[in-house]
Amino acid sequence: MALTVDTVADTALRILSDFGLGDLTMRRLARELGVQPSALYWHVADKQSLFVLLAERISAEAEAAARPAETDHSARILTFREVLLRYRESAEIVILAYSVSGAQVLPAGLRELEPGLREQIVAFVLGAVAVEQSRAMLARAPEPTAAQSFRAGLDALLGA
Amino acid sequence: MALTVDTVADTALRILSDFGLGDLTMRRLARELGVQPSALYWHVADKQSLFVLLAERISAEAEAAARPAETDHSARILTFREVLLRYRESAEIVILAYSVSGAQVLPAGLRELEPGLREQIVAFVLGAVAVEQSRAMLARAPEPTAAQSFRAGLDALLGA
DNA sequence: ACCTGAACACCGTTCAAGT
DNA sequence: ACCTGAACACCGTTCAAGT
Repeated sequence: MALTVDTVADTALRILSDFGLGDLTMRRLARELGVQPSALYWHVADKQSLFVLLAERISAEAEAAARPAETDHSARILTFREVLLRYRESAEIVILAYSVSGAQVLPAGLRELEPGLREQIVAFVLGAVAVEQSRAMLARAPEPTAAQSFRAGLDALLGA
Repeated sequence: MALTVDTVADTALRILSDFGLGDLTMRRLARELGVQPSALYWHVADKQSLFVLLAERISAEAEAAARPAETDHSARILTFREVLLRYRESAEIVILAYSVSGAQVLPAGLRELEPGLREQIVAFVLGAVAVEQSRAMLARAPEPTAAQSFRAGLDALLGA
């Protein structure tokens, strides 16, 4: 059956979480889908717009993972961080996608924030995750205090 | 005269600031230096270790730019942000280098901070600059409020 | 509408061999 | 010690042509 943009994005996300950004190439993606690389360009304009799709999916997952009981922003942001940490190098992708498309690539909990504060929180979350993921990629031991440090910074930014 | 690791790094930094990360390839770097690409590998182990050198130079520049009168951390961090903004995509490079080498790639003003707070500040600074630089790369208008928003977030983190 | 085949203009890295 | 030359195993993207 014919490829769809959804199967392309699903497969891309799987490569990302299993092998990382270095292995997420258009050629590799095509191979896993059993088509020629050029076939992908009928479904997505280029690699960058594929990244935007991936960022949207990751955000959607963060939204789905947020328990409805979580009424405060703090809990939702912590969930967003955890979902990001599931996908290697997702921070880099979301940075790009956020720059391209703005708040729409963020989970609802972050979209609602007043713009100035949102910008601060986005910088902090993506920066923190980017550093953590970069360390993980290099097979360096993760900072054991990363989660606590994140919480503390988040509280400071939220004025808690 | 023979190449040195310093001329390699200088030229790399010039390519980075003038043309961006996409143009900073080992082949292009070699071309500008008038040597074969393979010659570079006598001076640097690989591209990643070149990035660490670049991050160290950028931090050194931030240190040099900090006026000695600036006794508070806040002013030094603002200077670091400004120096980072001078080099396209420098945030990505410093994220990688900080993950590899830790605090030694940071300007002195940041190195002195107590580790938990330092980690928060680094995440915030690099995340904020990464988003700004990503927007600039896409030729999207910079957020006019970026500097104020950064200041506000920084004050919150520093408990000011 | 959807995909193939072939091409274009590139990459990072290694390593024998030269000087 | 420092560099060349040639190769290896890749990239993203375009576009005529096929079905």
